[in-house]
Amino acid sequence: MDLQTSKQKFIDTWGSLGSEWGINKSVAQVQALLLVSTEPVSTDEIMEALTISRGNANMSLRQLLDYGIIYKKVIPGDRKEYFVAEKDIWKWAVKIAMLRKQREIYPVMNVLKELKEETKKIKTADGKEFYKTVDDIHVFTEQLSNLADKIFASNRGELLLKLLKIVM
Amino acid sequence: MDLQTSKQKFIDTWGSLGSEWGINKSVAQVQALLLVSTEPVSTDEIMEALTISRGNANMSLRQLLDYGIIYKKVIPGDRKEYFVAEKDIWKWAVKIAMLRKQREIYPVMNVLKELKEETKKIKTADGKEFYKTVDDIHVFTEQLSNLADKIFASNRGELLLKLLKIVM
DNA sequence: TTAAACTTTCAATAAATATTGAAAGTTTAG
DNA sequence: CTAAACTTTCAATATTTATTGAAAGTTTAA
Repeated sequence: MDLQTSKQKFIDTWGSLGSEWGINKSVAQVQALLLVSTEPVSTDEIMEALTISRGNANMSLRQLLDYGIIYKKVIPGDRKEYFVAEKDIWKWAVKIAMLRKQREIYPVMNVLKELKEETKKIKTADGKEFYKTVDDIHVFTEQLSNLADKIFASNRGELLLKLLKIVM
Repeated sequence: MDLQTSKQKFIDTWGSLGSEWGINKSVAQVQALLLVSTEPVSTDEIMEALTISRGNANMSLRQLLDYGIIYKKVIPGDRKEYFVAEKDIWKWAVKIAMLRKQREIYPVMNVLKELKEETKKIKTADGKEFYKTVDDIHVFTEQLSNLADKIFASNRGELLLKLLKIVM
């Protein structure tokens, strides 16, 4: 199998994984393409490599820029915009995780908090049980969230390894 | 706000969160409904509470049973099947995490391994760079996967707290 | 048996989500 | 300026994914 085919396999796999986890397939594929490109890539090259439209390419790029996991790259004497991926996996994994936590988990945790306040004073067995269920989930989520913050606040993976040693 | 309304809010929130993370909305809502129900719930009651069809209710229930995060409950003298949720959040969170890891992450890790083998011997700069990119992701994924295994292998959250203390 | 009670299946349909592509907008070189 | 080069937007369309509901299948009580 030649390198080009391997790269394509990587892009496809990455796209499928994204889909399964609620990340748009094109967005994941564009990131994958940039990850395996040695040179900065233009919108037109992306369109051709992934056979997607200009609109799709543009929107995917904007989302990745918004995530902060790809960068614009100016090539002197060329008016086109070029893009490169953040290659440090630790950096982009942290960014994606934090952003999703912020955008998707945090609002849910807030609802859980609200629900606890709303039902705190209910004295029925049913009400108490509901409070407990919500509280359990809230506490659990907060613990995981804190753990994620701590792990990701540390630089690179040394901490991860340290943790592994402790746990094993 | 009354308890019923709070429960509904919980169910809706849970459904949205599920959608964002690639879990079918109905499936998430059925779990939420069972989580906030004091008594075992029948298919007909689920259909009515969530205004979903029999087919949808049945499929959602099967998936949750398959996940192992809800149980069938026989009520003596009644031919209907009733269902209850696993209320221990630690247990069901672990099951979902492990299942998704197994079904979605593991195959990707295998592709990464394959890609490494396929490109190991390529001597070009481009080939070496691709190998490194894939290897980085593979190694990172394996570390996270191991950490997750270790955390989830421990009972309940004590370990989580222990880790937090070490890290803080 | 058998018929009522209940569960499962799955083709048809609806709903949600992603993608296109052409028009509008913007920037820059001359 | 202004026209070419490039980027962005977004209504229309296509694709994917979820849901329905009625028919088929299964179980059980009598």
